Amino acid sequence: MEVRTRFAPSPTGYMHLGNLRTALYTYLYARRKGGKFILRIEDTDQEREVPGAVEVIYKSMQTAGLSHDEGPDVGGPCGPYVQSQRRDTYMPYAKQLIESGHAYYCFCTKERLDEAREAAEKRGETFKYDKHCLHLSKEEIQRKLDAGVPFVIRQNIPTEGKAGFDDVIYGHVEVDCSTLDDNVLIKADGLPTYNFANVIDDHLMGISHVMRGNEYLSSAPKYNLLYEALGWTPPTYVHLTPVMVEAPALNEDGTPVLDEAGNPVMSKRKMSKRKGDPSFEDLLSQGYLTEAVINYLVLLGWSPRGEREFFTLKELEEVFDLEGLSKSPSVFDIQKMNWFNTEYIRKLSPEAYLALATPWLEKTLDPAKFDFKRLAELLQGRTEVFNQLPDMVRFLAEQPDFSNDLYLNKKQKSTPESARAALTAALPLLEGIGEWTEQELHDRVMDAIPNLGMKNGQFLWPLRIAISGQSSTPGGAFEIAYLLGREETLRRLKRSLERL
RNA sequence: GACCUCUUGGUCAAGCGGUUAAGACACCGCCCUUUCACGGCGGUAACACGGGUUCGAGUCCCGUAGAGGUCGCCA
Repeated sequence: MEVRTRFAPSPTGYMHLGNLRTALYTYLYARRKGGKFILRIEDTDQEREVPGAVEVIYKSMQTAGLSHDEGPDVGGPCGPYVQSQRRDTYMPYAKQLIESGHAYYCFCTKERLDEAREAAEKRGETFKYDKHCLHLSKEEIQRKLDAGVPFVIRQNIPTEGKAGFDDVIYGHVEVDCSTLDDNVLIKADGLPTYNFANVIDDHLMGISHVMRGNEYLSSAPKYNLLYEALGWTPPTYVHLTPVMVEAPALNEDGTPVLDEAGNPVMSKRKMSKRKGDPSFEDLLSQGYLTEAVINYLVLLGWSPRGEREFFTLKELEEVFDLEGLSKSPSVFDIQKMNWFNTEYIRKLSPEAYLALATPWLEKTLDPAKFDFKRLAELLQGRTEVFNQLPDMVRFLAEQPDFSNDLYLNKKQKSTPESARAALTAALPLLEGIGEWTEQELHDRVMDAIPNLGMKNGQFLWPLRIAISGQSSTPGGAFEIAYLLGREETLRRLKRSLERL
């Protein structure tokens, strides 16, 4: 049987990382099996419509390289692929279910339901619809329908017996029907709920493997009941674990929970854009590379069962499988994400790196005054995330104030006193350099150091401090001196010497 | 609270009845070195707990605990 998978987001205006990972797995499985990957937009909640949100989905998928074979924008044999444009397809199935007794009209008002819910809560019970409208007579129903009383259609769950389904990751899952609620299938506005639409559309679109977040694990038995009632074969289910994040636990008023020692208590929760966790778009705009995000994400909840951890999307299409999928939630670790990003940045060609780095460098440096090309060469091996660049090069634009303690370095045998000697000797030496290149700086200085009776570190360490003002810089004394230029280097050197 | 699910180092994870329980990130140390980084070498660190089954259990079963999910005319 042909593998057909689908990614079915609801348009929220951003792609969160859990969703992106679901899309990735869904895409990869279809590709691996030579099947079809379908994009379907689940926008049956009219109240939550976000303008432009569908475009965000297209754009994110395209950026990530997850091309779909069928979807609203590319068409296909099972369209339309936007649920709000399919509103007429659902009702006939709902009516069929009413005929067969698997569903029924419900005219209960929101007020009645809210009251019942509240009452249940007061009793400490779980609210379950009481099937009040199931017992309406045919005549009564017709009368209300004719009178235009608003209605919904509910699934009629058996009061006893068991309902279950099989999941690739979790195996067989089964629950007592008595614990299940009679969900709304068709809303008062005539549109289906997710609970209904997913079943109808997945079947009509010939979806073979339903891969989705495991927040649907508890409702999946109900969906299987629907498949049975309609006489359809359920798809293969693959419920994916959520992507978690570790963050300070919050009290109800939003303040952090503290332990006895007054330290914030950490806890894990699902990653959520609304709680400030980054979306895919956020990561990209911070200077993460798409390939790095994809590579990190695919390994967060899936293992290739080998030592290898670098994969391109193409390579993943060859090796991805369902067996490597994890059963337990995984915590998004920004440190490992950064490591992947660092590695991918290193693999960039110097030209590509320069192009990506330039806008970030321009935030603090005037491109007319600095050799960006050389700077980029020095920076490429030390860039974790591009947004760190402006701070890393700020010292070139303006020397920071620094303490003379920086001259103290045991390993280099440098002290403020030895630094004074080194810098005093350095000044005329640098002033005498004709051609201000790294090579020339290097040769002239290295020649001179032994004659001064100094170790390399004794001379070079203070020189770099004197002209940079920082203990750590992207490059050594010669590189920094070259980047700053003769005039600025000498100016900084004199000034630092005066302050020593 | 009820129901469902999960549980190997700080994090991602391999393991699918017999292993000195991989590997990666992070952390620490040493080496290299004109800083930082890179690189090389080494190190700390885990089967939640209690019962079974078995010659033998991280691997199977049952409890307990902890964590996550669901309980909407949201998806």
